[in-house]
Amino acid sequence: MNETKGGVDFTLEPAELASILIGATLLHNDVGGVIVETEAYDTTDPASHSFNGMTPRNAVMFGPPGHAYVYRSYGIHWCVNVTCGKRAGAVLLRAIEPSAGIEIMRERRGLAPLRLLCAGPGRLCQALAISIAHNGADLEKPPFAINPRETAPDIIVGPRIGITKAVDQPWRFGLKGSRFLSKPFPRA
DNA sequence: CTATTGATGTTCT
DNA sequence: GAACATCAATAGA
Repeated sequence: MNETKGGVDFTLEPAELASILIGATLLHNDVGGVIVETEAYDTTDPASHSFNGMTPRNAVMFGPPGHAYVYRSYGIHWCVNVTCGKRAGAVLLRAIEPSAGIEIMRERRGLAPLRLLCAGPGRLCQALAISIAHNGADLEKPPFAINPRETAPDIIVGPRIGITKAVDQPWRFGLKGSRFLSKPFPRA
């Protein structure tokens, strides 16, 4: 509704928010860029961390929308979600197109080529210095900011990556033609 | 380009 | 003890 004044409506359900976030700008301490890839995780989705109810790890998902749910992936990486919807929904941020603080991100990522700076949930968190310390943080307040897109881009949809349940659900969203995706989308 | 595999630590059963 | 919303390096086409 009121998509005025630099606000994204985080009460939208995950699939809708995931689509709307494509083209929005994510910043952490003025470092970041344009979101080009997301995935939706609904509370009714067996692949969602919230599917089996609240645990210490996923408690943030059951809190207010618009906050960061950060978890450790494969023991090595961080992944960040935006909580959303009426109950325990989330949108996984998978890739951004670097536009602000590129030199800082390049140092954090160890001289990675521009195209791979933020192409993937683990890489994105490393480049933006997001960690468990930010779990539960309000993404609408400093040091974070999410600015809505101004015009709707062409969006491509496909199955999600790296999951073993509900693998056929088309809940991965990407900016069509972007060179900064974590993986190509199947042909459309 | 695709496919495969090892590294790594936390969470949950 | 098993599973895991990943990455980087490697080999091959």
